[in-house]
Amino acid sequence: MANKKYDSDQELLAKYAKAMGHPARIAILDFLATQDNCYFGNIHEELPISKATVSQHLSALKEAGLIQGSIEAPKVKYCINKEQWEFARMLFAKEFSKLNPDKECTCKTSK
Amino acid sequence: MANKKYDSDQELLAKYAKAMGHPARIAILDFLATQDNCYFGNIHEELPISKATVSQHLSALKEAGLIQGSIEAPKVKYCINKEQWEFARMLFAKEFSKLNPDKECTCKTSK
DNA sequence: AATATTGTTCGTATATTTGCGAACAATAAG
DNA sequence: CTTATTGTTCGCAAATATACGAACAATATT
Repeated sequence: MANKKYDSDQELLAKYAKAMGHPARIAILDFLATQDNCYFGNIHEELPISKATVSQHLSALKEAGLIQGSIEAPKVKYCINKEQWEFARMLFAKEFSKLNPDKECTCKTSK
Repeated sequence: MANKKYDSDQELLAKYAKAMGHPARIAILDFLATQDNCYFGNIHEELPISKATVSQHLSALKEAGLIQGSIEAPKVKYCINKEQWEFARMLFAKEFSKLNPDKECTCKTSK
């Protein structure tokens, strides 16, 4: 145990970022954040991939905590997990605010 | 060409998220955002991984555009790419603001 | 020129990710 | 009970990602 090589904030932020690191999963989050009919079928028909793959992406997002799912009859309804969504939002905002606007960043990309 | 299955904003956000999807790369970004001595050696001694692996992670971040590097003598200096950093910050903020605070998210995580 | 310092690249091994069709599970409807 | 609907899981293949040591490259120093 206590096998941590990195800060837990770094681990957490990386976990959220990793979950968001695929365009299909971003598209799913966009859909869940803005639509009302968020059954699996509605999500699937928005995406250019098979239902097996959609299901996998949904699992990844659920695993990361960004979304939740519940069974309704033969359908499955998904939605954003608000608490974790706000927490992730805060972590990303915090990360990006670490760079002082006055800091010199004068490297030139070599290649 | 025009092989786009997803919005370019979704692709871009996913690209940044993917680059941030590893704790070592978050640690590197943290370091570059807050420290002044950002030579490869300084970065390497902060991380519990080999220099070959550090170099790979730096390449990934550079590839995504979040950082830049320049050669100074036998040393190599890295820094945040401010423009893209701010752009990424904006994309993430935009993404997280898509969820209306009043939206119902009443799914219960089944398992 | 020989050596030391600093990083990158190569080669390789292993693990994870992505994607799909087919099979399966669970409930609803007939 | 049988069938239809809706998703998940399984099994597999191909592509990427992660990690490291060793070799290499480039410059600084002696």
